[in-house]
Amino acid sequence: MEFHGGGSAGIVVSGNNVPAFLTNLWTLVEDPDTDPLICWSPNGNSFHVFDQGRFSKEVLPKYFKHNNMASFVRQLNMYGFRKVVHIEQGGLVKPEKDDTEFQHPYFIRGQEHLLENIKRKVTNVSNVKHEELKMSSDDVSKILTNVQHIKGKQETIDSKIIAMKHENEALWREVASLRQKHAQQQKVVNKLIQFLVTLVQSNRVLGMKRKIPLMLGDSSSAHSMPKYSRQYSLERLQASLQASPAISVSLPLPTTVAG
Amino acid sequence: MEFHGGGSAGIVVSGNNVPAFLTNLWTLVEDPDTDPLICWSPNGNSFHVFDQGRFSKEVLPKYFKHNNMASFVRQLNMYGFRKVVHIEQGGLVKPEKDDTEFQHPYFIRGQEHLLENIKRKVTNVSNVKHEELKMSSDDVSKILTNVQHIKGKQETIDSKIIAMKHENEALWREVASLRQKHAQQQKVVNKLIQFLVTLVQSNRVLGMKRKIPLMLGDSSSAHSMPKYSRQYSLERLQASLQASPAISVSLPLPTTVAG
DNA sequence: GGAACGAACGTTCTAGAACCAGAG
DNA sequence: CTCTGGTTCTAGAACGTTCGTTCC
Repeated sequence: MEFHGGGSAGIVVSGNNVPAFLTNLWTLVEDPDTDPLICWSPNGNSFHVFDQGRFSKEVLPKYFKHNNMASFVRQLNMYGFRKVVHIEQGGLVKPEKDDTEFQHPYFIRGQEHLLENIKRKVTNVSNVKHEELKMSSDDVSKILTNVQHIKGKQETIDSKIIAMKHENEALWREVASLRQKHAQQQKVVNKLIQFLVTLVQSNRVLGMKRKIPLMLGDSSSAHSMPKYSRQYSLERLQASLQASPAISVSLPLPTTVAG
Repeated sequence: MEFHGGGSAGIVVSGNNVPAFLTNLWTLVEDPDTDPLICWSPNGNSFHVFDQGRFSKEVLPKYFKHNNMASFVRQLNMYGFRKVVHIEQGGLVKPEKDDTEFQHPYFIRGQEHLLENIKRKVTNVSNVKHEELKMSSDDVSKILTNVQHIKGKQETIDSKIIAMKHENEALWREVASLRQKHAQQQKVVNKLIQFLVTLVQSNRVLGMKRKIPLMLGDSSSAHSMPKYSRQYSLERLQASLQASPAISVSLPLPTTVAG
């Protein structure tokens, strides 16, 4: 901590991030030899440049690699300096006075350590920013087109969903109807069987001992129901019919779809 | 057609769209009195400015409302003039030569009528362009967010569609199964009736004249099938069973949904 | 005639962009 | 080589000025 930046002369060590332009500018403004062309303003908050022609030709080359006032001003702006605009006082000020004043909040006479706070404006990696902006303005329409396309797909899908929903509802109704019919059929079958049993019992009571064949295998349905194509006893038939499983297929609950 | 723009002096009438800057510049370059500070290049395709300090202080105020070289250059650029860059020939050219050269394809010595083709670059009505660009870059994120949102909805809808598709397939399978069971049941019923008919005919053949009651109305199913709770003749039963309608509910075709 | 308005041009200050140069 | 700062030319942006048009 030997160099704590207190002095205005000597080497600045700690955080020597100050670019050459700022140190050169500071030296330039401080130098008494150049005061006729560039010097601090009386209050030390800004500096003046007199006679840009002489300044650019005589002073700038000593501190920079050019002799153009425009380049000097460009650098000042790059570092955040602003030109101090003077109000024209009519004819009170002689119009030939070539006086330009620049100012920066951290460029103060006697406060050289503040130079560290002056930052060069970052060039937005021209390619990136420009291309991004160009892409933005150029591709906004593309994005919107894509969004429109997606919306169209959404609508198509919506109609498909509605169709499927209706189909689903019809299917559920069909399933319910079929189940009901199946139950009714089953009851009819049961009653038929019960009637048959009663009939057979009545025949037995009447002394009929003759065995009655079950002629379930006629020619019209032999090919479609081969397992019933043989002759069965009445008891076997009854057992076979009642053993038919109840309709209970596992089904998901009806899906709810927003219309 | 008295004034056909051929002369280099006098009033230009037809299409006097040439801004003051261009006519002033032309006069300035043509004027022999200012040749030491501004003049045509030897081939007449460009002009030179020597000693910017003297030029800006002595010449510019005579033709414009300022004495700043920067403003003059800005106007040149606004009208499409380009600076002609000179290749530095090492020490062969004296470095102190203050020589600036500008060129425009329609600023040619002796071709004053071409000035009409020099157009000032339009200022993009700063507000509009800037706001549009800002809107673009600001709203791109919004659009992208919306797109993401839509994508999320798409995925949700996709899963719903898949669920509905599976449900639909299960329903179709169920319907097919139920129809098959119904058909089988119907065949069974038909065969039972056929058997009954055969049985009754056998009984008749055997001389049994006693009328056999149809006891289809037992206590266990009387409440669920009231229309069968009375006694029917065998013929009536058969007709009733065969009159049960075939399962033919109008259903849409299975919906095809992309997975 | 003249007041109000708008469009194009003019002036000024600042920033963009391309290119260069030197340090790490 | 890459990265940061420097130099140069051009453009952006804000504001002023001029001039023609319109409406009273």
